[in-house]
Amino acid sequence: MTTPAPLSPSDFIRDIVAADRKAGKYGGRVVTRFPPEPNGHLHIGHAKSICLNFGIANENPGGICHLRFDDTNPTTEDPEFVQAIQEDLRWLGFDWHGNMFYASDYFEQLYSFAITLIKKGKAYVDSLTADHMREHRGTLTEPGRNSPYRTRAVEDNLDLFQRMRAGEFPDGAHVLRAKIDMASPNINLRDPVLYRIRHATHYRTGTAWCIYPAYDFAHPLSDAIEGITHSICTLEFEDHRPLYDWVVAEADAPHRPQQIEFARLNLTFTVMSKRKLLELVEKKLVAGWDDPRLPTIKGLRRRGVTPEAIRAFCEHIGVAKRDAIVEMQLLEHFIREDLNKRSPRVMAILKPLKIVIDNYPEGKVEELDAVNNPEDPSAGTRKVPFSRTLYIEQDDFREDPPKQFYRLAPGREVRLRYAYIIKCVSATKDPDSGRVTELHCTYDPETKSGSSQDRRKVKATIHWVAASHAADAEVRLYNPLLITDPAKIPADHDWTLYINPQSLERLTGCLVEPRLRAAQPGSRFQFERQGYFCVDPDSSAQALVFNRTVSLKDAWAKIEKAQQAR
RNA sequence: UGGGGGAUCGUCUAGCGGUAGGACGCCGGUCUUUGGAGCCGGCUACCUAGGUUCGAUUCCUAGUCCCCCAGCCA
Repeated sequence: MTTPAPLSPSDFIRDIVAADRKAGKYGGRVVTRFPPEPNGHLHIGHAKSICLNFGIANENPGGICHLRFDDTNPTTEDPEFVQAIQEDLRWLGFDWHGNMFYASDYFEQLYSFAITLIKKGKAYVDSLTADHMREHRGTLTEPGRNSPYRTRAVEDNLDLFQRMRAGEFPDGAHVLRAKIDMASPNINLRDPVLYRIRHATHYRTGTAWCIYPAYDFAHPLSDAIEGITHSICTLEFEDHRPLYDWVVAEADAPHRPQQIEFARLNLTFTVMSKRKLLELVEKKLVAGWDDPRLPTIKGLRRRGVTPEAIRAFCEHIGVAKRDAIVEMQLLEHFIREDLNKRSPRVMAILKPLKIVIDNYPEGKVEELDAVNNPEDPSAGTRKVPFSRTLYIEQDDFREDPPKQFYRLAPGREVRLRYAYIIKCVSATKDPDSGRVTELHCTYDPETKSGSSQDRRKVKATIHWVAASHAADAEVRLYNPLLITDPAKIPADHDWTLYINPQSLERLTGCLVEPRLRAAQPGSRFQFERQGYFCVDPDSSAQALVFNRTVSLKDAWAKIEKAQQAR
């Protein structure tokens, strides 16, 4: 029932993989990898990469996808993230089948590869300061200049590199560099740094090392060590590919993986960079990594988004090489599509307006039958209490109804969902503010929902809750995090100024169906006519808290907006 | 003005010499005890200019625009 329609995605990467298998490249094996650095939490952009890498592995017989922590920078990494990343991956529904690795496990092998390079005269120890090295690098249009240390003898390089490892030098005193071409038009090939000295404690290797391999060295060789066949990464690494190939070839690696690049995911009205997400969390502009406004996996999860929806989204956005910004509405579409099928319906009043059914007996309570999910008959029905005093949504009444407004207004009739047709007789107003505080209505006993005499039709059906039985709740509404697309923010502006001040709206005094008192954190519902909501972890039986995952599509809002535009 | 990439509906994305398809969105309609969902229909696209060809989004040439690269980050 909740299994999404089987998809057979196709894209240029899968085409390459298929062609390679057909050609017998790598003996027909397919080994991919997802290589997060444990310095932050996963977000939906990672999910795209995860779905791609695990997806390709799953689609090919014998294919596997490794989880590898790319932990080569001791100053930014934390075991907390190693745990969190695994959790998020499992929650998303992916399994690495025990193939979990750490680049830090390869430090010794990586060191040997470096020795190989030095012995071949393909790497040297440079003693230029970082500033001087930058000066020697040249610019985009001018070639770089060789470092005076570039011609050091192999023996000297070997000796120095061993002493770097032994901890004889302070941070920054020396680096190991590849000896490629300082005049290369590709700046990545101008003798890139392979190892740097960092007297720092690594979360896994402790103080065993004080030199750490750089990405351009560690990544290709880690791939080679693991027998990765297709090393899929994002576009910004495209001009690192010649270096990737150089490292694997010159280090005499036992296996040569191929790097393939694709465009990362961008979404409108939110931020996706690790740096910006970290900034939001650190500056406390959001409540934490799991703030439901964030596109992090933890945020989406807390908001009530399902892994199925995320996967369906990732499979539908496709994989290509052009930069793209996907509209948030597309994500919302897949969230609604999934939630529509699985969410029990329930009635909840966000902004209550009291109504009294004058001709309904005082003290009487009827238990009415309500359908739990029209999309899923097996979800059955439930009883909802009905009584003389009810609450409806403030938005469902207009004293002076505009054109096309079918809901309640003085003299107008409307159906109460699963109950009776009522007619608004009068509205009581606060004499000072002029605000409507209470409605008096009458009901037609002949129109009880489901009864045989019930033949009348009215234009609208609204939801309600019985005053005597409703549970009090807090409801958190989420709106776009940014007031614009991230791409439209000028580079010289402080992007945090573009955060939507209304990104979080907390509503208290909301009234929900009594059965919701027993709802467990994480459980999801559709509040009829409003949207999909889930129980927040902050919630308790005494103080219910719901998060709006996504609203239902609202045809009236659209009409009203169009009317106002006129 | 170096190098590497990329340009197809508003947004993603297919197309691989035979005359543009899908999804979201949008606009209508239908249905409806959720103005939800469903169902039906419609809308809008090949960056430009030349060339090759019976025929070009696909090939060639020349442009234009966008993205990435000058960390001892990844």
